[in-house]
Amino acid sequence: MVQKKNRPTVAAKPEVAAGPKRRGRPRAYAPDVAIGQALALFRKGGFAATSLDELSQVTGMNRPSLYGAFGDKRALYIKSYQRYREDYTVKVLEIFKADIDIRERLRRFYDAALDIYTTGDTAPRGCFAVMTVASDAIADPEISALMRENFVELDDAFSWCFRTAVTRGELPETIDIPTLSQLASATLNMLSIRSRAGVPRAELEAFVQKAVGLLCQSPA
Amino acid sequence: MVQKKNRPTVAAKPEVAAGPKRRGRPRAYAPDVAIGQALALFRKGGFAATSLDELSQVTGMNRPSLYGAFGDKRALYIKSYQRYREDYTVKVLEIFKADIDIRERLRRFYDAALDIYTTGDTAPRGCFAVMTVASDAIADPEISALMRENFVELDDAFSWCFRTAVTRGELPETIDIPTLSQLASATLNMLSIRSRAGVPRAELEAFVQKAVGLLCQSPA
DNA sequence: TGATTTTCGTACCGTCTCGCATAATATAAA
DNA sequence: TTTATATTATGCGAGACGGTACGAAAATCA
Repeated sequence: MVQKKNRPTVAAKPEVAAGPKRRGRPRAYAPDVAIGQALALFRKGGFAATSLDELSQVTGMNRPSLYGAFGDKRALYIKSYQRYREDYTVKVLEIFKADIDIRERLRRFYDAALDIYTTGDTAPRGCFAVMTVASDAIADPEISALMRENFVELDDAFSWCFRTAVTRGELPETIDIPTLSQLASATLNMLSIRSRAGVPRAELEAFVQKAVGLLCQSPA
Repeated sequence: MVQKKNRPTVAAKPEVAAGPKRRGRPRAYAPDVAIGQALALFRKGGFAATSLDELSQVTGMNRPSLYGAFGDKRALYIKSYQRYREDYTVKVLEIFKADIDIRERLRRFYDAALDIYTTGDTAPRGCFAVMTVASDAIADPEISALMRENFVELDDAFSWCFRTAVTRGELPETIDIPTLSQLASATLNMLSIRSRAGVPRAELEAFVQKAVGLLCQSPA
């Protein structure tokens, strides 16, 4: 189902953080960088299809180091997810700070999402949370709870957008904020899935343009 | 990540189809039944996390029989997907035949989807197509094309619903059918993901109720 | 310099993976 | 009964899997 023949002989850069002089042999890797590389690999194939050998290769860490630094595969997966979440949270907060109207805000939101979803060295990767839910990893109660949390947070983010729009007088007070927010989340899910399925970004952007118009039209 | 210790000692029922007297030893399984069982297992864990041993157990077929009947794991996966598609197509066509208005039709559509998404011996399974896209299987060009096809077909189904509604005078001719259809597909994706993540069906049904109202309101 | 601490890197364990070779079994046809 | 056919059942094999034991290496500290 997936080729595993490459041997890139990657070597992670040594730690840059000038610190309080750690005692033993210095690490040959930067934990942050390694997590980022692991995340990229997990986003490609998901939990089950990603082997420790591959993770070892892309991070440049050998398996024992990987284990010592992050724990087992599951722990590394969760840490990767947390990194993913932190990364896009930064982008979302940026969009929240901007002084723009609801339509522009939603457009930027979806554009930022498409930036994330369409990255990938070979093909678009979609949303890590959606991938996780759609995998066997969802059988794990802790991971399952994490994912539900993620979706609620997303709904809340959209709710904030719509609420702010009402406050600013851009939308009437009669709008159904919870439903609109979940519909906005649904749109995000759809973008994630279709981008990963190979639908061209331009096509998805065109849809976003029209969908935002529909979501932001005043109710009759 | 997933337990694999059960040994149910399942035995598939022998072929019932009275036919033209096949020549050799009769099959101990019904291919249709076996595919259904394989589908159920694939829907649980996805492609990578589902082993041939497990498939062998749930179908009651030993691995060589499995291989002889359906080909390798990938072929069996594709056949399972086709079965999945046929199963829900039957339900969709039934909803299409009914003489009902757009809101009721969409509600039934989503209810039928939730029936599928929430089935599963231990937990809800979500949508098989979404699972496939979110897995490493999407790297396979044939499977990838199959999935895009699936999404277009879904959009078309919703388009038919909205077009019919306009014809029946339930919605104005000014509505944006393509966008509404994709938004309806997005809602379906969201239901798939959240059901698999463990969000209670009642909660999702409440959302459907309101979402249908929003999708079917006349544009201002 | 020598002791201590931390990490690296090789090599390995037991298990599971997919796929298949081979033989036994059960039916229909001759 | 014999032959041909089609399936079942056992089980092997080469490799990949997640995880770890152990000693070498590289730094600080005394």
